[in-house]
Amino acid sequence: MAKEKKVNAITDMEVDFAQWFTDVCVKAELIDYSGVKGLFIMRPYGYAIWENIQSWMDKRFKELGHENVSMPLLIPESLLQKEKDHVEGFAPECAWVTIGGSEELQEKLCIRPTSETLFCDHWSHVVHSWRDLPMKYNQWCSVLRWEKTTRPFLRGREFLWQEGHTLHATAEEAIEETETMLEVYAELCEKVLSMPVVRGLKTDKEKFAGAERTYTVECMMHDRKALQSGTSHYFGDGFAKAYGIAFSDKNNTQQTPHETSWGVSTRIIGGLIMTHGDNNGLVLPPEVAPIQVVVVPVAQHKPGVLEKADEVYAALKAAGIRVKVDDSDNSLGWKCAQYEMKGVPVRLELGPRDIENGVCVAVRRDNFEKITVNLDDVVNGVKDALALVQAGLYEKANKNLTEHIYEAHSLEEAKELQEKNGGFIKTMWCGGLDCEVAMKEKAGMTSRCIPFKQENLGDTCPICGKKAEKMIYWGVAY
RNA sequence: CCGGGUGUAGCGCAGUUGGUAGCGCGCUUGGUUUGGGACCAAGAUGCCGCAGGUUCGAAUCCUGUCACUCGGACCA
Repeated sequence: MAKEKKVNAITDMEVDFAQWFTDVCVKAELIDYSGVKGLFIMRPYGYAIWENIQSWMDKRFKELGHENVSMPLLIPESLLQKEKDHVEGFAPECAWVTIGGSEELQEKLCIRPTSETLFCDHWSHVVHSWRDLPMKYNQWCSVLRWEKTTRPFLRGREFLWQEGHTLHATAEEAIEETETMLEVYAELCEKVLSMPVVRGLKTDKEKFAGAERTYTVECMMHDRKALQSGTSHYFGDGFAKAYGIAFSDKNNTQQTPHETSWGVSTRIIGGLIMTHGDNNGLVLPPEVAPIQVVVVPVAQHKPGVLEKADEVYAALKAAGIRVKVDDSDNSLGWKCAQYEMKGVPVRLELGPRDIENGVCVAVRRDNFEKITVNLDDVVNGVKDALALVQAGLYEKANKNLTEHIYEAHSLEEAKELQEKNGGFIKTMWCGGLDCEVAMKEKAGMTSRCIPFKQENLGDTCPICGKKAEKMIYWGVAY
């Protein structure tokens, strides 16, 4: 009974949020460290979460007409350098291959930090006519960026992601694609991951290297810091021109196509942990939980208990629910704690007394509420419980988001609000880089996004006093 | 990259003035248990992060390096 055992304990998030996060990652068996800094092993339980996210996105991408491809891992230096802003943005964090076998290479090869240049080069070969457009490609891969500070999921040197790349005849069509894919990401966050988002546009300072516009969905973590959870970029025709992509239109005149890219990485799992997790460990939304329901037999040595547990298992499995029975000889308490730590959304307790009464007890991971479920109708009872958890998590996260958006009318006020409460601070903004820099230097905040849902909080920029253009959200970001 | 902390069994840690390593938990086997982290018994497990150096002898002293971690800077 005494909690002497620190073995499986997780640091409370109020005590040390960063340590809590690391504890959850390790103790819930999501990751392990490898011998190379910033390169993490995703263990089966962690990878299964990614696979669930992946399969939802992959299906959605294909519904929208995208095709999967596989691009090379290495980018010749000369190819990377064709677009000036892009190379300037990425060069500081590139890793290079300089030796092949025992020979020094004539031209060094960059391990892809992102694949815009590869897609562009390829398209410059295969795109000739308006009939070839649009090109709607996606690839699932890992990329490498030589980050200085690394953390599981949130910032790895290598990370898994999908990168979508599309090419369109017109700017309008490309912009529409960019916005559509942003909405797909918002849907992923809100419907699948129960993570409410703020949709918006990045400022010029924060946009992707080489992009004309960067759209973002921003989430708020438990510690009220922001996490950019998905982005979508409109490139205009800059890359296409730099890489010599052109097509003949219907009038047989040469045109330059317009390009987009968009990506979501395993970082979003870090977001999932920091949005829903609690001091007992991970909390997973049912949509992506590798195990949605764990059946815990109570007094399992008594006749009929395990048999009943297996029956329930079979029924749930047949209904397409990801279910597991834990018939190990660990104690009940151990099992409860274990599956709480692993974030299983619903625990079904099934003991002799329950069986006698023709029921079992479903326990929600999000609020520990116990729901009595009839064994006759266990599938529907469990489905209801899962839906409640999925919705309950969204509500809780949405409360955290909406309650921590504050309005400020001066830089000092913004700074105070951030220091006191964290969260997003909304202000008007003149659109100037100087004001963004001032906010960073004086208040430690970066611009998160210019939300699509604009409000008028005043006429002037609270930082410089000039005429305000837009309302903007500020915050401390991961 | 700058600054602080840490590397000893799977995990958490102890290890004195330098003499070749210990505890708790976990793990394995057998048995008893099971409505919130059970108990008894018997076992197994060490490149003391890595590489040099000093020494008759290094977990211990010195140098370097790698990794983890916290803070800062930087960073879609």
